[in-house]
Amino acid sequence: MTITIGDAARASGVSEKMIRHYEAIGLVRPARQANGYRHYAEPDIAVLRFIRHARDLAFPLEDVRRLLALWHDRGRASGEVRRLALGHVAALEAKAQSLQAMANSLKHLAATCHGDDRPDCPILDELEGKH
Amino acid sequence: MTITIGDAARASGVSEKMIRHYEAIGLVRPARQANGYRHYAEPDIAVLRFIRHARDLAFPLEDVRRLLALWHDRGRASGEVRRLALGHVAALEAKAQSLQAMANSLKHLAATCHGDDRPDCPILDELEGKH
DNA sequence: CTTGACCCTCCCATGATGGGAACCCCCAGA
DNA sequence: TCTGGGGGTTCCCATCATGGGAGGGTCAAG
Repeated sequence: MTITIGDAARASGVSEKMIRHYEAIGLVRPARQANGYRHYAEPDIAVLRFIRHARDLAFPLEDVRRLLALWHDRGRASGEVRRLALGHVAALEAKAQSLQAMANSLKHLAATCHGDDRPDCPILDELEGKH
Repeated sequence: MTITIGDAARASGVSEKMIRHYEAIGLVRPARQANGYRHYAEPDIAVLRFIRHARDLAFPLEDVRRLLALWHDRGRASGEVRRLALGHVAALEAKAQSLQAMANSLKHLAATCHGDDRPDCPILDELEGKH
């Protein structure tokens, strides 16, 4: 009946390793049994699921910490949550656009490279710095 | 006259720290002077610039290693370079799309959150796992 | 009493980068 | 000649989130 870390991992979709890590940085505080084993009650599992969902959206753990605090705070202002989320959206989009821009540059370069057995290659020329 | 690591850093746009790191992993092999100082000849600077350009396109250092080998190989087939580049393009685009997808999910959630002083918040509801 | 499936804590590695300590080298100015 | 300063050198540590693995404790079923 006692929910140990393995059960919690299966129930939450968070690896045991990560569950221990989240505890080490203070995101979750499971009780301990007499033998030293961690024990997870329902609210602990809910916290782990919350963390997983937030991580699925790539919130950094420090953001997750704030989100958890807001979640636990019955009287929080949803505006704060929204600001945090939109800040993260901005970061995600900036990163996505940066990556896509690099992909596009490289695609254009690759398009001008015949890509056969011949050695001449505009991709290497560009990396070398020829313009 | 002797080009030391500081000069190489300024000439290549790569930090001293990174220049030493690239040497540690075998991407560049500067000569050493009698006093132990590294000495960079023109080809070394060119390698550093090449690395920087590749890193600007977010090629992982292991890819950079292969690109350098191909670059040094006068008889390489441009097809190999092209394959490597297109593989990286695919990785970049996958990552970019993944990030953009997360941003979109979160934007939609944020759009349904009034974001005022009231506590109810669909963002937290979603993270909690209510459906 | 052994076996096997758990659990525990620690240490190490990833990838690319930076910070900083402790120490060496060299040159110019007092 | 001493000193200061601006190089250089190596080595260790931190980041961020995650996983691997060693070495050892716990417990129930056979």
